[in-house]
Amino acid sequence: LVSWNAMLTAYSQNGLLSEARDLFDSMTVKDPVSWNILLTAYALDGQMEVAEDLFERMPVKDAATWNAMIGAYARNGELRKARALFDRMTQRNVISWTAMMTAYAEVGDLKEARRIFLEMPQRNVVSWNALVAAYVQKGLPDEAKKLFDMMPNHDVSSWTSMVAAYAQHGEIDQARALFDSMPNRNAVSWNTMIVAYAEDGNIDEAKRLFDKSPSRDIVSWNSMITAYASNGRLEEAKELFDEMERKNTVSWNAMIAAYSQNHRGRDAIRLFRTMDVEGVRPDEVTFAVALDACANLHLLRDGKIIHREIENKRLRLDKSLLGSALINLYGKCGHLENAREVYDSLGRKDVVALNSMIAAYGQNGHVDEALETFDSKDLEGIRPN
RNA sequence: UUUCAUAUCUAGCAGGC
Repeated sequence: LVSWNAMLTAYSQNGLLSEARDLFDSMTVKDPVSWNILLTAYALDGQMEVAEDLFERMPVKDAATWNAMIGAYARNGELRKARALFDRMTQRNVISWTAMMTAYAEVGDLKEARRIFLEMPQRNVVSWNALVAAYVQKGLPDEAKKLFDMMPNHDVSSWTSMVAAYAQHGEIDQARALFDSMPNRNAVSWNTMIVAYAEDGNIDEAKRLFDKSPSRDIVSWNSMITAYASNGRLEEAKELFDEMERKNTVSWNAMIAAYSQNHRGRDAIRLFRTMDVEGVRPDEVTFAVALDACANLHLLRDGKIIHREIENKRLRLDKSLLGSALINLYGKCGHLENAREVYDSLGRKDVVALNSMIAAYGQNGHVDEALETFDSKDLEGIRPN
């Protein structure tokens, strides 16, 4: 049974949800762990209804089951549901408390998150990290640092997230000082610092760290490609891309985006087309980047071909960026009927799709339709941003 | 083998500078 569960985990963690489901259904003996694995996989995939259904149908629930559900609600900002489960739970442990605290942090209620933290019977380094993160998320890096200093134990994540917090608030020197004082660093720590310099415009220092890093991984390479590209240093980006011995889909996406953002849409499409040849699997982002390249250059024909490929692959347009990428493409190309058709085909529209549609009308001088679309927001239940 | 936090790479609209 443990091996079966291990297989289930492997499928789930590699995004092979339907394979996981088939395996689960074929299992004659299941324990709560099997159920928990599948429940979590659905929750992380955003299929909360399925996760809830599994939760209800489980013959035996353990603490991990409850925690998984609370955590899923927390991540989705469903505070009330998280709280309801938490209150019903009899076997609460430090994980439940931390998940509950995150639920409050997620909806921006720092006071309550803090109260939960003080109330919890025990805390571990994860609970502390979660609280620090809540302060960082609220834009309070100095408060976060005070907590960081009060923590009884730090792990690499605690250190690295503090470095990232400073960097995100433009305090690059603080970030570096903290980075230099870390007792040990992993690949994420190094990459965090590399990206911090890159986003600060100090590409050469980023490259120095990249060269010096003992834990250079694919993310480091991808980060440097983006760093060069966003500073217009396309040739250096391409050199790194070609030098990479192992690339992943993100590497390709980054390089395609690099071309697109530097007004080399045709090269972007050309690179996109070589992915097939090299046997790399495009993902949603790949298509979105390619569509963006088409939109910027008004390459309607290429865009339509990609649109067809997306439909053939049965990629979902809603609940993803592809719908709005297509609306944007058609809008920029002046094909409002196509844009509208995509928009209408979206089951659930989000604020970005709505904005894309408004922009499409606006860019083509159709003010009335733009306003009309804006007014439909209430009907669609969208809060404008 | 499963549950909580956390930190690093690519992507869509709008807005700001």
